[in-house]
Amino acid sequence: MNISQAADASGLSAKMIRHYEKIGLLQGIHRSASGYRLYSGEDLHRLRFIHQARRLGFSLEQIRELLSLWGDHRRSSREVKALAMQHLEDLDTRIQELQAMRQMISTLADTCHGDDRPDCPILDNLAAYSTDKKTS
Amino acid sequence: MNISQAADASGLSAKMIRHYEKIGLLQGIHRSASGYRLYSGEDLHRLRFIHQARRLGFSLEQIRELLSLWGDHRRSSREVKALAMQHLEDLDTRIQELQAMRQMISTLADTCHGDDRPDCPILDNLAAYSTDKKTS
DNA sequence: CTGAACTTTACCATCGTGGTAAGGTCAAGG
DNA sequence: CCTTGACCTTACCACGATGGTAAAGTTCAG
Repeated sequence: MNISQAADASGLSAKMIRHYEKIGLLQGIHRSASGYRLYSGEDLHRLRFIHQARRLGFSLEQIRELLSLWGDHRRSSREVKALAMQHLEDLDTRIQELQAMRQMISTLADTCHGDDRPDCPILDNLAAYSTDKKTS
Repeated sequence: MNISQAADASGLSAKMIRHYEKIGLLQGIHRSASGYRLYSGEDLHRLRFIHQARRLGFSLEQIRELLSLWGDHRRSSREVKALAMQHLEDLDTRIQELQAMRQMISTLADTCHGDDRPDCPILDNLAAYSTDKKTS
């Protein structure tokens, strides 16, 4: 199976598959006599694993660990869960940061009438906060 | 005022202040005879505006527009609000993506006992999803 | 045999930020 | 006056994940 088929079948792009191999996420990919990469069912399974982990927001470094744990049948589920819990915390942090922004923008937008008049609490607030050290 | 003081007073790093100038976010920054950047109260105000806008998650391109609108006293508040609403939508999209990830990770982690035993639904699911085309 | 559709590698770009290196400047104190 | 340390300057390289492009080789069907 060539890289395009592997890409289609895994949901990843050929570009990224090559990249994952270069950074060592994928190893031992076979080549044809002319140098084309050839993907086995096993390889495809790993590609799909990577795709799914990316969809869940794991970083490539985390995926490297997940793949290693996946391949090690003697590892404890504790290790895997710890990795997942760390990612969960990271997600929560990012979500909270974004929600704080969202809240602020929303409040500001609510107070802006948004018509032809030039006065705008949104800009006023960006400028006002900028002179109030305690809030920055 | 030198760049370090401007950095301290604005909450930005000197590095970023230079960068913002290079990409044209800041213009007309004065220089001393020896080439040091000199910041006026006006400049500082703009720096703080930028800092606050960054804190609210606006991109540098959006900030470029916000600065332009801020400096144009004839612009309508509609324009500003439209920009804010666009950003609000972007935030909502990102929040929802992260929450979907969070939800999935959380569910998977809940079903993983996380002890010395090796079997782990988290990895099983990453691997299982990877063979289920309909969910990817 | 030709042409289209693949593949390969090697670069560059994005976005926002950090780091480093090599050099110039300034102010205080001996 | 000179040194020293703390500043400043520009010009690079790095991250993380992905996209793009270009130049060259390969495969396959007509």
